[in-house]
Amino acid sequence: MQLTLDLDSEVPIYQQIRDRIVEAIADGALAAGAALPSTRQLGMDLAINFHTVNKAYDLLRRQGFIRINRKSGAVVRRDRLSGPPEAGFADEWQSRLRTLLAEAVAQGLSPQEVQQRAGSVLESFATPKGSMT
Amino acid sequence: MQLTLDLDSEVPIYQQIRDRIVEAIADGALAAGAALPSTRQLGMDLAINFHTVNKAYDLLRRQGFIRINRKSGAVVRRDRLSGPPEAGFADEWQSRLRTLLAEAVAQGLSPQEVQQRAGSVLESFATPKGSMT
DNA sequence: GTATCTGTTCTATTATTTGTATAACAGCTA
DNA sequence: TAGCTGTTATACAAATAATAGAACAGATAC
Repeated sequence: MQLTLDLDSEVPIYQQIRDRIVEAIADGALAAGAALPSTRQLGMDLAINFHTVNKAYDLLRRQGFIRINRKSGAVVRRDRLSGPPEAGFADEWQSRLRTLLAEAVAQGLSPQEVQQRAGSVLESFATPKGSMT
Repeated sequence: MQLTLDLDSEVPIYQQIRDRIVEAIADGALAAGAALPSTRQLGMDLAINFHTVNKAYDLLRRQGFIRINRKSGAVVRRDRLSGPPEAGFADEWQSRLRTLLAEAVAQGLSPQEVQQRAGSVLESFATPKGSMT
């Protein structure tokens, strides 16, 4: 679970943890069913408070990325990468996509380069990564 | 300057203003050189404090989207949509793009659909909109 | 000139968020 | 039994978000 975060970033730590784990899921580094470290363990590894990790996990759970049981701990949901997304997700997501793409276009990136970069990222998700069972 | 914001959103008001204006620039609704309303005027229209609008404008200025003079007020930069983006922008932007695309893929959207939605958004930017001179 | 609008800056207050900290309880497991 | 775990509760300091009032200076309109 090599997970790097930037303590000087304006992005909250719990948000960074969430983002890195979501990327690891899309990546294939965290396969469906894979177990996440315990909040106390990950807090130790990252040298941060375990409540901050707990907040990130709770966010991932509320957004449907993981399941948390008292037994098995935090586990990547099995019915995610296969089935369709939650209702209403796609629309809300696309509006955020619109904002992000607008930023690049308004900064002078050509639509062609934007599309190419998006394709490059998606390609990096498609190529399977080493999973951590 | 029809600009809708959601006061119940978790996204700060000043950030929403920034986002909507960036989208209007990418959109073509705000052409290069176009003048933005004064902070007091926009604050009146949106029924919010003008300091909040000022914060949004200051953010747009620091990110290079607009120029602010005491004479002409806030104006969309002319040397943006033509020239290349600021140094180091593309890399930082792509890492944010990676996070956003990962979210969609991890939620179950196929890479094909993601790419199609990105294309759809970029297409909406390409088709010229009515500008507000 | 006077009045008005503007950007800019300063201070202040309230509410919320962020991160840390300590403690406790209950369930599982070696 | 002992240890690890998820979970919940409370507390605190720091930063952020939004509002508010006031003041100054430059530009514009009458």
